[in-house]
Order: sequence, then structure tokens, then C-alpha cells
Amino acid sequence: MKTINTLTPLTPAVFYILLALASSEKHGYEIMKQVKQDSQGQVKMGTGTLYGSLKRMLANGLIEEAGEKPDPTRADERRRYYRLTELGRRAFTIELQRYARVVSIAGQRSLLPTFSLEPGV
Amino acid sequence: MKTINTLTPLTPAVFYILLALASSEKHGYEIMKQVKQDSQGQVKMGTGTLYGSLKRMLANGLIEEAGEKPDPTRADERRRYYRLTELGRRAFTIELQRYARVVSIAGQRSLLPTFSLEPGV
DNA sequence: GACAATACGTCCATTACGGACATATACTAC
DNA sequence: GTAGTATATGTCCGTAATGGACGTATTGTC
Repeated sequence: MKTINTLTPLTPAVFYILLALASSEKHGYEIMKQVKQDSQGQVKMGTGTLYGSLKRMLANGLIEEAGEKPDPTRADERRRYYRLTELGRRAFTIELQRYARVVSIAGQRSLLPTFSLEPGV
Repeated sequence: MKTINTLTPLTPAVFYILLALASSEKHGYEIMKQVKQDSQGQVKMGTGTLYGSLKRMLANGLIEEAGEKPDPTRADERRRYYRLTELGRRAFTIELQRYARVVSIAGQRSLLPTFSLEPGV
């Protein structure tokens, strides 16, 4: 268990995993697909990075394994579900504020191009 | 020289260096102080990371060394100034959009706490 | 003259990444 | 039914990135 200060700034991989888990607990493969979607395919997380990051995040206390399966109708017992810990949620929030701050700074320095996110995001 | 796709997502260190250089060319030590300020002290870049990153970024073509010293009145000849290349500016812009998108997604999922940046930023 | 801040850099142990590989189950189409 | 794709987890290992210690020297301040 580490302090938030030693964990931040988070690597993009870890950050996207936290983002994926922030709404609901998910299993590994599901996280992978969510990250791909959230980053518009920009972040292509290999399995080594995915499962390696999950292992490190468990050790750091950013996430924990959810004992109960949220989808008991599905028989696939291979799935392992993860959820954020309190530490994980705090780290995510701090990191999100750092992101927002960076965008804000860039805006004030007129470094932002004019662009818009498509409505369906 | 690499393509943007192989370079992104950028590590936090590289991104902050690009942010520091986006407004004006700077030398190494100046970048270090700027990063510290832009991240509110959250990103503590060791000299190994700073000069190592600069070396890699030169090799990648994200930055280039500025021949002329912007401050000729100052005698300190140790300084080496860097500026963004076109590739660097494009990578920065893309990365900035990725940041903005992540913040936007988090907002739509109601993951953003209510917070405000102080006016002087 | 002393001392802190400035300024550059290397070295190296630790950490993180990412693709190849291994293995196996679930679903879809023919 | 069976071929093929998607789902699902994980390891292994070479490569890349980090960060702090160390080294050296100049500039500015008290």
C-alpha cells in the first residue's frame, strides 16, 4: 500500500483502467475494450500491460478483486472482476483534476485548437 | 523520426515538457521549473528524467535545439535551448485533445467532483 | 568568502511497457 | 458438427522510461 503522492502522476494505462472501473466493476477483457473505446483506439493496451498493470494496481491498493460475480447467469468462470478501492478513487480524482488543469492552462495560453467532441461521446 | 502514432500516448514527463515549450523555447533547467509550476508540484521531474527525455525527444524529432540564444545579454553559456518541431506541436495537440476528451467523458459519467481552478492560473 | 541556486549531464537500479506465446472456453455461421 | 472468431486469462522477456545519487562548474546573494 502506497501513498497517492508516490503513485501520481499515473501512467496512461493505469489511468484508463481506473476510468473504466470508475463507473462499475469490470473484468480484465472488459476493461481492455472499454479503454480502447474511451481513447478512440488511441491507447492499444497489450495483454502484458493490462494484466501486469492490474497486478501492480492490486499490490498498490488502487483496485481490489470483487468476490461476487455481478453476472451470475453467465457461466464463464474465467472472469475475474475488479473494483476501485477508496485509494483508487482518490487517485483517479486527483489525476482527473490534473488533466483538467492542464487543459485549462493550455486554453489560457491559447494552445488549444478549435475542436469539438462529437455529440455521441 | 517516428510517427505520431508510435509516440502517443505520451508519458506525463514528455507531455509536460511539450507544454512548457509550446509557448516559447526554453533551456533544460527552465523547463524543469515550468513543469513543477504547471503541475502544482505534483510532477517532480528528476534530472535523469529531464535530460533523458530531452535526449529521446531530440531523437524522436519532437523537439530541436535552438541555435541562437534568446537571451544574449546573459553570459551563461551552459544553457541549451529547445523548441518544438512541427511534429512535436502536432503530438502535443493530439495529446491535449485526448486529455480534454478524458475530462469530458468523466464529466458525462458524473465522475468529476465539483472543483474550481484558482483565478490566477 | 560562503552558500544557495542555477545549469548541465551520467549512471544504474527499479519500474513499466507491449507483443509474442500459451491455453482454453463461448459464440456464430455454414 | 465443425470451423473460425471472439472472449478470457495469464506469462515471458526484450526494450523503454523513471528517478535519485553523484559529478562538475558557474552565477547570484548575504
